[in-house]
Amino acid sequence: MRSQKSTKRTFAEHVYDVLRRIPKGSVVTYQDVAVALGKPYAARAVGNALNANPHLVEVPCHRVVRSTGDVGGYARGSEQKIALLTKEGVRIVDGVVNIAEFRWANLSISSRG
DNA sequence: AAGTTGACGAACG
DNA sequence: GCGTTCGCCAACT
Repeated sequence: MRSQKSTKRTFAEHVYDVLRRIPKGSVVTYQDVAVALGKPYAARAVGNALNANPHLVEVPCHRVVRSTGDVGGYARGSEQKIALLTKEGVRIVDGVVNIAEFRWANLSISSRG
Protein backbone atom coordinates (compact mmCIF):
# COMPACT_ATOMS: atom_id res chain seq x y z
CA MET A 1 0.00 0.00 0.00
CA ARG A 2 2.91 2.35 0.35
CA SER A 3 2.40 5.45 2.37
CA GLN A 4 -0.27 7.75 1.06
CA LYS A 5 1.81 10.78 1.73
CA SER A 6 2.55 10.82 -1.98
CA THR A 7 -0.81 12.48 -2.38
CA LYS A 8 -0.51 16.23 -2.66
CA ARG A 9 -2.54 17.26 0.38
CA THR A 10 -1.32 20.03 2.53
CA PHE A 11 1.51 19.91 5.02
CA ALA A 12 -1.12 20.01 7.73
CA GLU A 13 -2.74 16.81 6.54
CA HIS A 14 0.54 14.99 7.02
CA VAL A 15 0.73 16.38 10.51
CA TYR A 16 -2.65 14.94 11.45
CA ASP A 17 -1.58 11.58 10.11
CA VAL A 18 1.47 11.58 12.35
CA LEU A 19 -0.41 12.60 15.47
CA ARG A 20 -2.60 9.54 15.11
CA ARG A 21 0.51 7.41 15.70
CA ILE A 22 0.85 8.75 19.20
CA PRO A 23 -0.33 6.17 21.75
CA LYS A 24 -2.31 7.11 24.84
CA GLY A 25 -0.20 8.24 27.74
CA SER A 26 2.57 9.52 25.49
CA VAL A 27 3.34 12.90 24.03
CA VAL A 28 5.60 14.39 21.37
CA THR A 29 7.09 17.79 20.70
CA TYR A 30 6.27 20.00 17.74
CA GLN A 31 9.79 19.48 16.55
CA ASP A 32 9.44 15.71 16.65
CA VAL A 33 6.39 15.96 14.43
CA ALA A 34 8.25 18.24 12.06
CA VAL A 35 11.17 15.83 11.94
CA ALA A 36 8.83 12.91 11.32
CA LEU A 37 7.61 14.77 8.27
CA GLY A 38 11.18 15.34 7.13
CA LYS A 39 11.34 19.01 8.15
CA PRO A 40 13.11 19.42 11.50
CA TYR A 41 12.84 23.19 11.24
CA ALA A 42 9.13 23.26 10.51
CA ALA A 43 8.06 23.26 14.14
CA ARG A 44 6.17 26.49 13.54
CA ALA A 45 4.49 25.10 10.46
CA VAL A 46 3.33 22.18 12.58
CA GLY A 47 1.81 24.50 15.13
CA ASN A 48 0.22 26.46 12.34
CA ALA A 49 -1.23 23.25 10.95
CA LEU A 50 -2.77 22.30 14.28
CA ASN A 51 -4.14 25.78 14.62
CA ALA A 52 -6.70 24.99 11.92
CA ASN A 53 -7.61 21.95 13.99
CA PRO A 54 -10.05 20.41 11.46
CA HIS A 55 -10.10 16.99 13.14
CA LEU A 56 -10.18 18.05 16.75
CA VAL A 57 -11.83 14.80 17.82
CA GLU A 58 -10.03 12.33 15.55
CA VAL A 59 -6.54 13.70 15.90
CA PRO A 60 -5.02 13.78 19.40
CA CYS A 61 -3.64 17.28 18.96
CA HIS A 62 -3.52 17.54 22.74
CA ARG A 63 -0.61 15.08 22.79
CA VAL A 64 1.66 17.62 21.17
CA VAL A 65 3.71 19.77 23.54
CA ARG A 66 6.64 22.13 23.31
CA SER A 67 10.23 21.02 23.45
CA THR A 68 10.61 22.83 26.77
CA GLY A 69 7.96 20.60 28.29
CA ASP A 70 5.38 23.34 28.30
CA VAL A 71 2.05 22.01 27.04
CA GLY A 72 1.94 24.91 24.62
CA GLY A 73 -1.46 26.01 23.44
CA TYR A 74 -4.70 24.40 22.42
CA ALA A 75 -7.72 25.40 20.40
CA ARG A 76 -9.92 24.52 23.37
CA GLY A 77 -7.64 26.15 25.89
CA SER A 78 -4.47 24.85 27.47
CA GLU A 79 -6.51 23.85 30.50
CA GLN A 80 -8.41 21.33 28.39
CA LYS A 81 -5.19 20.09 26.86
CA ILE A 82 -3.64 19.49 30.25
CA ALA A 83 -6.79 17.82 31.53
CA LEU A 84 -6.87 15.36 28.62
CA LEU A 85 -3.22 14.42 29.03
CA THR A 86 -3.59 13.99 32.76
CA LYS A 87 -6.54 11.69 32.25
CA GLU A 88 -4.45 9.59 29.90
CA GLY A 89 -1.81 9.10 32.55
CA VAL A 90 0.59 11.88 31.62
CA ARG A 91 2.05 13.61 34.64
CA ILE A 92 1.78 17.38 34.28
CA VAL A 93 2.95 19.88 36.86
CA ASP A 94 2.16 23.55 36.62
CA GLY A 95 1.38 23.20 32.93
CA VAL A 96 4.67 21.45 32.23
CA VAL A 97 5.07 17.78 31.29
CA ASN A 98 8.21 15.74 31.76
CA ILE A 99 8.90 15.05 28.09
CA ALA A 100 11.93 13.05 29.19
CA GLU A 101 9.47 10.43 30.44
CA PHE A 102 6.45 10.72 28.15
CA ARG A 103 8.03 11.75 24.85
CA TRP A 104 7.35 9.16 22.17
CA ALA A 105 10.39 7.98 20.20
CA ASN A 106 8.71 5.87 17.51
CA LEU A 107 7.14 8.72 15.67
CA SER A 108 8.69 7.91 12.30
CA ILE A 109 6.23 7.33 9.50
CA SER A 110 7.78 4.00 8.38
CA SER A 111 6.38 3.39 4.90
CA ARG A 112 6.02 -0.26 5.72
CA GLY A 113 5.49 -1.74 9.04
C1' DA B 1 3.09 37.17 -6.42
C1' DA B 2 4.26 39.52 -1.99
C1' DG B 3 3.52 40.45 2.84
C1' DT B 4 1.73 39.02 7.39
C1' DT B 5 0.71 35.59 10.84
C1' DG B 6 1.58 31.76 14.27
C1' DA B 7 -0.55 25.97 19.21
C1' DC B 8 7.80 26.83 17.92
C1' DG B 9 12.99 26.43 18.74
C1' DA B 10 17.51 27.68 19.56
C1' DA B 11 20.72 31.25 20.48
C1' DC B 12 21.96 35.52 22.78
C1' DG B 13 22.33 38.79 26.82
C1' DG C 1 17.83 30.38 34.97
C1' DC C 2 14.88 34.13 32.72
C1' DG C 3 13.61 37.36 29.13
C1' DT C 4 14.35 38.88 24.50
C1' DT C 5 15.65 38.33 19.48
C1' DC C 6 16.33 35.98 15.28
C1' DG C 7 15.25 32.11 12.25
C1' DC C 8 12.78 28.41 10.25
C1' DC C 9 8.39 26.75 7.53
C1' DA C 10 3.69 26.58 5.66
C1' DA C 11 -0.96 28.73 5.35
C1' DC C 12 -3.74 32.84 4.84
C1' DT C 13 -4.91 37.46 2.90
